[in-house]
Amino acid sequence: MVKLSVVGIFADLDESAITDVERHVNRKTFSAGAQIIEPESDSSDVYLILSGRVRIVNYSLSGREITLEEIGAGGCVGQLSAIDGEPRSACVIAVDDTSVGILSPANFEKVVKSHPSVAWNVIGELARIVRNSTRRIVDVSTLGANERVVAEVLRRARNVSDENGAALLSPVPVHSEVASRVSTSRETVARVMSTLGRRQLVKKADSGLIVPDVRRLEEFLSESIH
Amino acid sequence: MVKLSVVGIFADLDESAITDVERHVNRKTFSAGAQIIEPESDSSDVYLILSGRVRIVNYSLSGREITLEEIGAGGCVGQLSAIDGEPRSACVIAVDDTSVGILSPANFEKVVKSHPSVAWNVIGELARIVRNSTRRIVDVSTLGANERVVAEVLRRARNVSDENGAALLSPVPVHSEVASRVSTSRETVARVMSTLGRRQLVKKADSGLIVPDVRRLEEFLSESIH
DNA sequence: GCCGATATGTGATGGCTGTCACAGAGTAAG
DNA sequence: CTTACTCTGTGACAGCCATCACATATCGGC
Repeated sequence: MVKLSVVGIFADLDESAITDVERHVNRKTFSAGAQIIEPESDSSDVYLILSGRVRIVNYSLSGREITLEEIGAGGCVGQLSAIDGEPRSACVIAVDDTSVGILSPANFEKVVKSHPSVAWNVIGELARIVRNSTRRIVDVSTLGANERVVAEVLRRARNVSDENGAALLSPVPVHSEVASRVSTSRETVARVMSTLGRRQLVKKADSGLIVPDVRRLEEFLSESIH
Repeated sequence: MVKLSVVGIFADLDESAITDVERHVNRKTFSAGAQIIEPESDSSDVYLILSGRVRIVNYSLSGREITLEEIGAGGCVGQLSAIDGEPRSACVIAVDDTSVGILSPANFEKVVKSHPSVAWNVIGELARIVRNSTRRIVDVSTLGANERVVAEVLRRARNVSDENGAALLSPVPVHSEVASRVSTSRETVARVMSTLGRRQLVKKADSGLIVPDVRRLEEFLSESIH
């Protein structure tokens, strides 16, 4: 059984505090593809991701899927409702098989208020989300769809680039997923990927998608913005 | 001199705690239009808005202006950098004459960590920002520019609608400001406003912009989305 | 009440990109 | 090997809207 201390916001708690929290947590597992939180549900529980991976998505009326975030072990989801009591605004689905710890809003509040370090970590986590969101708002307001796709590839490449400035995205990103993360259509992603391939800015291998030179990709992006 | 207790995150502090915080705060005033925080500056101070009004904006390379938020007395800006130490990502300008209290990042952290109520209020404030941001991301990903303008008018009208379902937006919203808040061009806002006027969904008066029937505006929006 | 600055209204146009359509290409299971 | 997937690639096209270019209108200050 995974220990609660893997959860980022509890990182600084000592043994006894952790076991104390543990007492209020219910565990549950979801298999890949399962829905963990459906929107409109009136629960406000906080879900602590102990293992696996989840995705926060929002389906628009027109059926378009918008990926807001993807969170792995150690993260937590569903805080917003626990904090402000408002209804859930998005749904959370398990990408992989996922085990979670569930904390009621009242207990969440109690833990946060009684452990300054937890409060500070929650604040840090929210700050990270705010930064991401505003970056995305700026992106979508200033870049065209094509550029957003390149920017997304670039971001992923930067996260894993080695000392030579090369990067391997593994596994190969699925076009429709990228599309849902940068608010465009699957076809646009396919076309951009084609272009990048033709210009040798990316290369497909069975190990994944190779970005031979992150710097050159940066240049390509900035000159296509003009 | 305005008391620090007007600041939302300090709302639950008692007298002695407030005066304690006061000791670490520097006051400063800015006249309308002045820049309070410029991006790239390496300060990480938190600004407590004691009176007046500020706007958080982001200028893209292409010169487009993106309004991220507008905050009045009692709010605070600049927390993100104080929390995560990253550089500022946007700039803050005074809309009206504004007086602020300035708190260093170290003192901000100390206050948050030593007063659970402050921590909880900061968390609540960040949650509000996250909710707003995700709504905006969804809007911009699913609605067309025209619809976003209508949606913005609708939001403002809802905030001030009376029991008859009418609302008065006063003063009349400036088109270029609306444009900057919904990521579109000033011209598009003008055209949409024209249409709304022609359909009697809004009416201009010198007291402000009148929305005679918020419900009808809602219907108009949902049928134009189709 | 006059003037410069700021805000608004509207046509014309061109580029981007979402959508539809369909043809390959992997891939997993039987 | 075949079948039934899901994932990719690409052409054609039409609609939306940002941009440019003016004409007007309105406002704030002197």
